[in-house]
Amino acid sequence: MNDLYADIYEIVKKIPAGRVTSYGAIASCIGSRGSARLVGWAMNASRHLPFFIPAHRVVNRNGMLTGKHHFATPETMRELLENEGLTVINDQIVNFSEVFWNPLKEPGIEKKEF
DNA sequence: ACGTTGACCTATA
DNA sequence: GTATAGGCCAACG
Repeated sequence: MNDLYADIYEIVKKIPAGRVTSYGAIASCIGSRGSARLVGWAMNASRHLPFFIPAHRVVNRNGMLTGKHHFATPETMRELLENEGLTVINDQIVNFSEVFWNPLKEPGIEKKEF
């Protein structure tokens, strides 16, 4: 595992329950602004990791569950999000702006660049 | 090694 | 406001 993936996992693991973030925010945290796709690949690889990664709390900028199809079952992501108090309708998070968790705004996050 | 794809984002029209 | 184009890095065939 590279440090890049480690940073991604560190940030994702720090996401509080009932909150969601976007790939771009994480990508910005690690310094690669346009490398949001790397976060997606990291999430896909997170399944193979021994520890649990709340990848269901990571959605795209639109708040749409684009990666639900990559979970064990497409319903897994929605179930997990609803279990944390979030509302998901038609693969879309309701009140996304309110439940959005910005890692750049949170202290204790290793910010590479701005 | 080259071309394509992918859980995306930003910019311009 | 939506639609289209370009870019980014890594993995797969």
